[in-house]
Amino acid sequence: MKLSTRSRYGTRLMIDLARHGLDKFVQLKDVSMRQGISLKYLEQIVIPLKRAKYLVSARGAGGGYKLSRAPEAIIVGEIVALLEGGKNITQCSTKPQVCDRASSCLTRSLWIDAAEVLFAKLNSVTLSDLIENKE
Amino acid sequence: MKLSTRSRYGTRLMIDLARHGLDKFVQLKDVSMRQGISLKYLEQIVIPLKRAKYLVSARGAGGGYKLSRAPEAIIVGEIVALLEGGKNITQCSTKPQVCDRASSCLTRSLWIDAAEVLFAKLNSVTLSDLIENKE
DNA sequence: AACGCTCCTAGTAAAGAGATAGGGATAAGA
DNA sequence: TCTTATCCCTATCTCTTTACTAGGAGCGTT
Repeated sequence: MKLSTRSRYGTRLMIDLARHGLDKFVQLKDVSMRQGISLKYLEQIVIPLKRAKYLVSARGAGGGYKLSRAPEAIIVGEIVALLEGGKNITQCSTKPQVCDRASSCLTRSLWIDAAEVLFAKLNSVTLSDLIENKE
Repeated sequence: MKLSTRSRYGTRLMIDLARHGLDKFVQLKDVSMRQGISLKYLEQIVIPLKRAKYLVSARGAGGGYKLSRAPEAIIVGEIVALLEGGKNITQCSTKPQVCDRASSCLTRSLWIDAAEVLFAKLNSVTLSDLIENKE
């Protein structure tokens, strides 16, 4: 039950852009150096974030990435859900068919509720909250 | 960020014992058949539960396992924490030394707080709550 | 035209998850 | 006392996922 590096690095990437690229495009190379995360790995993590429109890119020399909106308007829980691949902590939450006991399972709804409070917490925090260090 | 089968099967094992073995010892073989979990796998999962004194065993023919106390007194969150190996969702929560940025990390305390609300939820539920289907 | 950056597709090594396998210790019952 | 049923312990094994690394094509600025 551990958070993957993808969502942790992705959150740090977003914070980095919020701090250094509100007005201009920031190169992943610079994020890589500042955050100590390999450039090639960052390039992969950035793809879903771009597709989901959390950030915009510019190609070519002088290009890079920046947030698509204000840090106040970016919910950390959504970044995590995007990079973790969902808001559940068990497969059976959204796909009951993976377990033929799902319908009578006494534990399933607890796993669903637990995931809900977890993401409720993460959804209560924005990028700017993290930067200002107030959750 | 998925719960392992160990903690999910472990919780189902505990529920099974609560339902069938309040007064007598129940054989893992029977739990295995009822729950559809391999006997050999159950034997592994049961070890930490026994060591942590959540259940007691009897060896030899007619032996088996039963809960060490009433289902009302067994917190699901503790079972999960035991079988998941802790109450954190990141390594850096309890071992900041795994990341040399931990001291200045803007995200670390959020991962800690998120794990806390998650386990607060799991800790609010007992085995008997699950059986009576009221969380 | 050259350079710097994003973008796309593979590949790969290590770790962890999820078991399976074999056999020893112990105790009840015939 | 012998047999059988059960817990108990250690080892192994396969599969998937994670966490990267690698190479190069596309695009746009200078």
